[in-house]
Amino acid sequence: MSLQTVSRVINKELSVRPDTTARVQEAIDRLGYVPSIAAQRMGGSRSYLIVALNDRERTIADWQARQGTDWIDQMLLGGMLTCAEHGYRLIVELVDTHSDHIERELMAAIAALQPDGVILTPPHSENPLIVRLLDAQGISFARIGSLQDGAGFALTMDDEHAARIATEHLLGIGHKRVGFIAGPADYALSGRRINGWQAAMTAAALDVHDLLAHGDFSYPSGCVAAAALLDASEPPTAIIASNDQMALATLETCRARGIAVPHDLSLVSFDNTPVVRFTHPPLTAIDQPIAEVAARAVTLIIADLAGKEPPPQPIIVPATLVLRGSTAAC
Amino acid sequence: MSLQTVSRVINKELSVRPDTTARVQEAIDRLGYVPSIAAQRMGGSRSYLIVALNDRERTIADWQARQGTDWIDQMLLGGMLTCAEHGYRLIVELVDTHSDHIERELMAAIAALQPDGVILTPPHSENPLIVRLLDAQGISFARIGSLQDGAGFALTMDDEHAARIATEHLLGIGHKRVGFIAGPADYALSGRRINGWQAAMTAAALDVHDLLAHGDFSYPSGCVAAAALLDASEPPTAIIASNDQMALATLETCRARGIAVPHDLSLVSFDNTPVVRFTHPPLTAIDQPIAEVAARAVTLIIADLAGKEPPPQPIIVPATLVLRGSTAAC
DNA sequence: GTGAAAGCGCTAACAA
DNA sequence: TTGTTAGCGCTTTCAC
Repeated sequence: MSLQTVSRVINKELSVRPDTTARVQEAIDRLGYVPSIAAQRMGGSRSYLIVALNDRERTIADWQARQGTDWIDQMLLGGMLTCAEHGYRLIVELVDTHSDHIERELMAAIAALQPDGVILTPPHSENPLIVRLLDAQGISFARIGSLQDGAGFALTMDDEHAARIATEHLLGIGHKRVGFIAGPADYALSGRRINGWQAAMTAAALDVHDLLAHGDFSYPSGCVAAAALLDASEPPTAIIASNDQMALATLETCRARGIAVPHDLSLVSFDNTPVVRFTHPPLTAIDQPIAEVAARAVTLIIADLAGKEPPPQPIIVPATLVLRGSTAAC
Repeated sequence: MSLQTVSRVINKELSVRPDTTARVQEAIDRLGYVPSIAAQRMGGSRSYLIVALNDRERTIADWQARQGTDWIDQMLLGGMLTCAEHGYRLIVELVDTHSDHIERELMAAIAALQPDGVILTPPHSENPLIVRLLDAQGISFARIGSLQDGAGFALTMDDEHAARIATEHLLGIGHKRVGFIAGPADYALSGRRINGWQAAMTAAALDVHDLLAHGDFSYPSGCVAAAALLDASEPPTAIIASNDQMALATLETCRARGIAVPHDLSLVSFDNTPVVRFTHPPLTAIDQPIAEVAARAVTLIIADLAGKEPPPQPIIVPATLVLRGSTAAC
């Protein structure tokens, strides 16, 4: 029984007689043998590593702020567990979005780790430099939060739809002036959320004049944006914020001004991170199925590695609206 | 200029003439060359991988519950960034504490990844099976939340001290009957926190009869424990809960019974996860410097790998008390 | 101070 | 179906 036969059993090749497989497998189990992924990789096989690429600056800021943003946790929940089911491992890597050496950083990570796949998260998902590089390297990768087709698998939580259902919920309970606080322009999803809101407003024959403000996902920017909306000559009776921090900022701005939520103003948040259940009132929010999307991304990559045909794209895992106490009839 | 010289430069060996080093380095930078860690590992060098071992069940439960527990995030913040500074990578691994094949699981992870170091977190930190195995494998490892000496580096946030200062704070503002909700017995820190509370009470010549209840860190267990304390013939005027979920449960139990916090009952929490700032009132809490401890753990492991002398242990990074609105004079 | 040779644990390609 | 050979990209050891 040669070394090679063992290798074949481990790699589940079909060209081994069942009884040989059984004997080898028995020995493997008995000895608790597990192949070294470094050696497997060296032998020209997989590295069994998938890299999850996240924005360094924002991720670190979220961790330090300790505001309960659980994007990474949800990615790990969906991504890591799915990886484990297939004998893969997920490694979190942080790269600077705005650095002019993204290519360097990414190439370094790829050269060092030689991952079999990469998962891109916003705002990297539609970064042409990154997409081109990964494509050129022949690495299979998934783009979370992207609708563009092209190289890599596009997965989306359908931000436009999410913004639309949030808006429609508000319109449905009688609001006519629904304000919207957008996210930063370097996130493609920011534009899509604006579109969804605008589409719903337009479909209801409502004007959006003076109802759009821009933030950068930070709390302070949310304060500024909320103030801008509330200071308008004809202020909104409801506001949708593109993420929880800006929603929290809006809530606080209202509190400071004596505007009661939801009595005087309804508020809908995006992301549904843990804190929004603990505010007063708890916030109605768009819930992003991050774990599910990450799991799907891993599944797609592993299937691709196995030579399977990719499914039609983009893969859509729709966000849902969670109703809580921050919205009420106008 | 041979391949070997390049290897020497990469590994910062001293036996290379400065100008040769410079020439090689220049070429490396120009080409953006980065060595493959798989090949480095195969060559008999490091893997540049450090594994952070966490309890599977609890970690997944926390992720799914979406209650803002940011233990893993803080570990990544401290551990991953410190790793990155030294060219290492941190890989999160989940293993079942109560499984009878912990050894198998751990050995499999070690065989597959061949990490240079391992970071143990509660409740693994003092698991004799794991400690013995790691020691036998000659892997350098750190035990977070452990006071025992023995193999591996012990790091602690001094749970006893933390419980003591929490208790003393309450005693200092006039409380005499300070109840304590302990964590599960398989966490060594649970006992230490009890000790700290008891020590402070005893030092103040106060009785602890009927003032101790036990939970398992879960919300429901916190409800039961809080109820038990409040139902006592002589109920406490202040309660310290061993983690945030049990503190939240206590808060809710009080609310349901019409007990005003902090007017009728003062409440102190352990962990200081994000949600405790958003409750009403926000909770006074013991803050665990997890990021700092994780960073120290990584530093210790990497120094050990470099052959440096280990510092005296346990390494103590004290937790601190953050005052908020849930505590008031008796 | 630098180069050459051997080998790490595995797999792909080929031979039997 | 199984075994053999070569080589992945590095680092170690030893020679120069």
